[in-house]
Amino acid sequence: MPEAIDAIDRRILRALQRNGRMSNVELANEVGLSPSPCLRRVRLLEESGVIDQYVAVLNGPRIGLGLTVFVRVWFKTQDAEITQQFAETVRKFPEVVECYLTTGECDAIMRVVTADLHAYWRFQADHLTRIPSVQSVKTDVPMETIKRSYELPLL
Amino acid sequence: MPEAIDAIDRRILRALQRNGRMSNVELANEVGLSPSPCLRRVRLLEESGVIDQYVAVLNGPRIGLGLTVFVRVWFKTQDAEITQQFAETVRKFPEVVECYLTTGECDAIMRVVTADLHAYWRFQADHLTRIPSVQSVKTDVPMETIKRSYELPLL
DNA sequence: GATAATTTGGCAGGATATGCCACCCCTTGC
DNA sequence: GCAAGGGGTGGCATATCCTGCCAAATTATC
Repeated sequence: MPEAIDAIDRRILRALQRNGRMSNVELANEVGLSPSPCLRRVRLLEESGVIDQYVAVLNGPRIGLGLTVFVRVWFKTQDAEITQQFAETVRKFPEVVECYLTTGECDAIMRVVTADLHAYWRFQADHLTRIPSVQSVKTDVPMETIKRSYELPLL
Repeated sequence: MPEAIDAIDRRILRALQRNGRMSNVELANEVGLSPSPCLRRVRLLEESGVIDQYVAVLNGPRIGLGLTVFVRVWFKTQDAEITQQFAETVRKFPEVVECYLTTGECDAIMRVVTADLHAYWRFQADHLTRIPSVQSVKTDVPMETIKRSYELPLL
């Protein structure tokens, strides 16, 4: 039921990943189609869930959110109930921009965005480590961005 | 030069983070402004760099890119030249969606997107560990997504 | 090679974006 | 307290764009 994605669809996706507010006529020119079928393809990609959403990407430092931290989390136990409770709590923290459960060395990974190290420290001390299921955490702090892309490696 | 961001700007940013393709009239209604001043504020936010770009967020699994892996990298040496070479190489890999230099336990963190574990393994064996500056890597594989947001914690 | 299904392109009506100008509000200076 | 100035807002006119419909073309199927 998910229609096959052909070369034109890939061109559309590539273009919209770079500029999600592109007008349909501009997009149609770029992919070599007239506006009508181009728009129809975009709508199909949206409705079929290939395109999840469109978002504006903000410049963190420009709005006082200069620090991103990657946090690895270890749980006290791995049973489902404790994990569920952790998930629900984490989802409510706006500072936690991403969070995944992992198997392997640690139990969860998350990305936290705050104003600065002090703000992060407060978040960790006041909220993160107070979640009952959390045993310990380790943080990795990016010092310099080498690459930050929102384009998936199509093809 | 960076104009202050007031409450209306924050409302605009919040809305555009959730739906970057919102029409200007819809956005104006949501923030309580008429279309004209609303559009001008959006343009200012774009030109001043508060809004970096607009992107379409794709559903990875739907296009055959079901695996995201977090990789921690250790360098052989930390001198600037080696690091620079690492950065330039990594920027060319489309699978590497994000990459940061860190200080602390490891030397770099990256997020890699591939079709599956096998594809990741090929990437690691054929490309990543062949970068001269790379001494070793450790991977954390998300098994379940608890949260994935594109909204920065404004305010 | 003919038919059917899918996709494309063009067109018309409606909605939206854009640029301009007058008005309002708030501040500044007297 | 009052007048002048500046920034922000709202409304309007034009141009552009989106949207749905139908015919034509392309592709697939038999």
